[in-house]
Amino acid sequence: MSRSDITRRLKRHGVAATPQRVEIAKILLDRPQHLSADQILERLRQEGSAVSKATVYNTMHLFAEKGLVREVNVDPSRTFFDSTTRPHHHFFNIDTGELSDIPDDHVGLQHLPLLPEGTDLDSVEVLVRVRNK
Amino acid sequence: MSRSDITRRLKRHGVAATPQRVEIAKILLDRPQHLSADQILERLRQEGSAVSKATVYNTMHLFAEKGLVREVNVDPSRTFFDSTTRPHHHFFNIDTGELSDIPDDHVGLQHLPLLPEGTDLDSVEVLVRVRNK
DNA sequence: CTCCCGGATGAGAACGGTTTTCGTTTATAC
DNA sequence: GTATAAACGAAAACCGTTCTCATCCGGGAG
Repeated sequence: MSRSDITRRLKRHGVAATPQRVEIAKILLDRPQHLSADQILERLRQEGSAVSKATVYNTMHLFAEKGLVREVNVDPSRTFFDSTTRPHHHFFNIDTGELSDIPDDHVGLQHLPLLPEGTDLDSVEVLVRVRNK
Repeated sequence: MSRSDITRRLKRHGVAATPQRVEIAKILLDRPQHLSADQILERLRQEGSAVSKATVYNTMHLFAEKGLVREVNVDPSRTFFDSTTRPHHHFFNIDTGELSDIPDDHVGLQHLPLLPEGTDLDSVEVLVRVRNK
């Protein structure tokens, strides 16, 4: 994805395309993946970028708010940021800590349960925990 | 649940029934509920108990390992301990932070997805996020 | 082109839930 | 009763995340 594609995409979501945000977006939004803040920071460093930790967190929260990424809370030790924003489900490997998408979206609920009194639906997520053979 | 019922239950799961563990079990295992470590500590204090934070965490990990409780990771800010150990699903109210069981266990998957290469199934969890109307 | 202003950035401190450390206490074995 | 191990707990350490606040930057006004 070219820099100008990214810039356009950020703007379309109401996000000003600063150099740091474009660098982060280039890494995370490039393809379907799940990265923690540290992993993003690590990749930035690999490319010689000096974006700060504070900016990575600020940016991820902004992206999440604007619908460019989703936060995934599966591993209690860290938050993953998911570049796929449409509803989908996950595998979580409890041995490796790896998170991956469940490819076939036929995976759905048989019935949607009756929601608790006074609440509206936000999202439905299926998590399939697996371990190494 | 009486003290001796609890003692018996702990022993059945291979857990030595120390006074502190029995006190914690009395609070959490009494009925289906989801409590954080702080909430357990708070209730202990209400009853005049002086069990330490370290022991609450040690005990919860031991209970989880021995199948007396399940850890639920939904709220990135804290771990909930669930006294219901059979497979079931959850509502999470993103406004209040409350976690509750989905009562009707007809909620299941239409298909179990093909697991990633080299992995075995551990568990399947459905999380329905709701917000206040 | 320059000035101004508000948003963005970043270094480091603060925060808070969880884990670890390690000395003391308690239970168990003999 | 003594030895040995397990459990407990106070406090420090840990670590991912958030906050603070001084500085930087960029776009619009003039």
